[in-house]
Amino acid sequence: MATSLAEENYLKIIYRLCEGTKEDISTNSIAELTNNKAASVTDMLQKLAEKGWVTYQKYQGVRLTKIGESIALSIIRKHRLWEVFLVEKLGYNWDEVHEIAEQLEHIESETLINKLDSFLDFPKIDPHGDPIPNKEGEIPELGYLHLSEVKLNETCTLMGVAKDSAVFLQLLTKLNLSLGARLEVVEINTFDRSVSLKIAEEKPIFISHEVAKNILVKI
Amino acid sequence: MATSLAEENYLKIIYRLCEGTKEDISTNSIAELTNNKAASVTDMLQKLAEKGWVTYQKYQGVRLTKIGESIALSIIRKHRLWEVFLVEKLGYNWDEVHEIAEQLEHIESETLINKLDSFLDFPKIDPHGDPIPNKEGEIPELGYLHLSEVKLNETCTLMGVAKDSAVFLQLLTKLNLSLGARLEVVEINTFDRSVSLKIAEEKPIFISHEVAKNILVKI
DNA sequence: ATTAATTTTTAGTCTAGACTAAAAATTAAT
DNA sequence: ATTAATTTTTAGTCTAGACTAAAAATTAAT
Repeated sequence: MATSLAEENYLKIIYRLCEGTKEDISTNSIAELTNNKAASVTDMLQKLAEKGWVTYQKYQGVRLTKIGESIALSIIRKHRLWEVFLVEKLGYNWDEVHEIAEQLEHIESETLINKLDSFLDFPKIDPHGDPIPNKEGEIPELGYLHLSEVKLNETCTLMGVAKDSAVFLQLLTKLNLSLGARLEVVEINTFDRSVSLKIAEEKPIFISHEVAKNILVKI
Repeated sequence: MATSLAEENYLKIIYRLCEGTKEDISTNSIAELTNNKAASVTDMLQKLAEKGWVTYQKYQGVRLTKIGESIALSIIRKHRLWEVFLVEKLGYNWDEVHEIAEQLEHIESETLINKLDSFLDFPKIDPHGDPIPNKEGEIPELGYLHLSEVKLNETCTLMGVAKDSAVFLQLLTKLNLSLGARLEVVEINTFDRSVSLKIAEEKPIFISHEVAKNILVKI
């Protein structure tokens, strides 16, 4: 069944909210991310339920069905592959590609995305370290930790980010934090959980808990 | 001013109809190419005139303004550059790319299309031999003739096609007619204006006037 | 120069996907 | 256990862009 642009955006956002929780998703949380009003969301949820892409109980929240999830994953696959293309082939920076990929992810052609995948040499992660689902919608499990969970004096490698916003990515770039960087946690302040880091053997830099939470690392 | 998808498709089609005629364009001819009814076209023409992209006089037809033309040319530029990408980089055949490019041509990003242009090494023509407008909307004048205009016993080179439909392109492929082929007109039948051609030194092939009209050549 | 045929426009309708305001249900607070 | 606060849904509206049927204008035919 064909999916409209609006439907695809809802499914994508519901998927994002479902990740990391077993709870059903609230109307308001969807409204916030789609920048729509709650009433509009209710409307759309009823349509999506009708089409069999979500299970929805009035007042009780929403979940993706198997089919809904596979549609969401195919959009995420397209989004992330296009991001790789934009960075690897066209020379964009990692903070510049999100908005363009938001458009490209809706291009509809099975062959196109598979040819693109092959052209890019079947990448496993996008420029932000996020895993790229394969044709079957399977996501490689990467087992990353949030930098905020790393213990004092431990060393880890920066593998990805949990947030794609341009301002956040530009901050990381300014701090010289890029994929692959070796990080040593040299201080954790109990007061605000802010963190001091050594990158390679440079002098320490200082980041807030908020930033540390959005950095993904491997020990 | 922002352009909707529907508006872009109208402007593109009006541009195509304006080419090759000094006359104003009729509502019906637009309706035919957009696959809409005449009444819907009238509606849209009034909106486009309102925005200053066409000049429109009730019952008297329509023309693009300078601004309308530059919007149309930027869409055509995007369409043709994406076609080059699909064929050169992803390995599509020339008869497979039209529909996908119809989607990609609406992606909105000035930087994207210029980076793509550079990635493709600033191609001058698309896979069908059509010229690619530059950033300023200028189209290189190629001065091609229709094969149907070539005189008996003259030899020419196949430079492009005047029609992108998959069935037409597949026919050419089957006849071994591809860009760059050397063609000699060995017979023109006065009855139906059908043409016999020698490709290189092979034995002659036979094509209808309809086909000859849609093949572009250089003497 | 009328009349007939054709083309184009107007008037009114429909659908997707948004909205606001008010009603209904759920959850939190006493 | 009620009441208050919050969340969600319903009812009704709006806009873009399509449609049909009928009216108006233009063009073609006698």
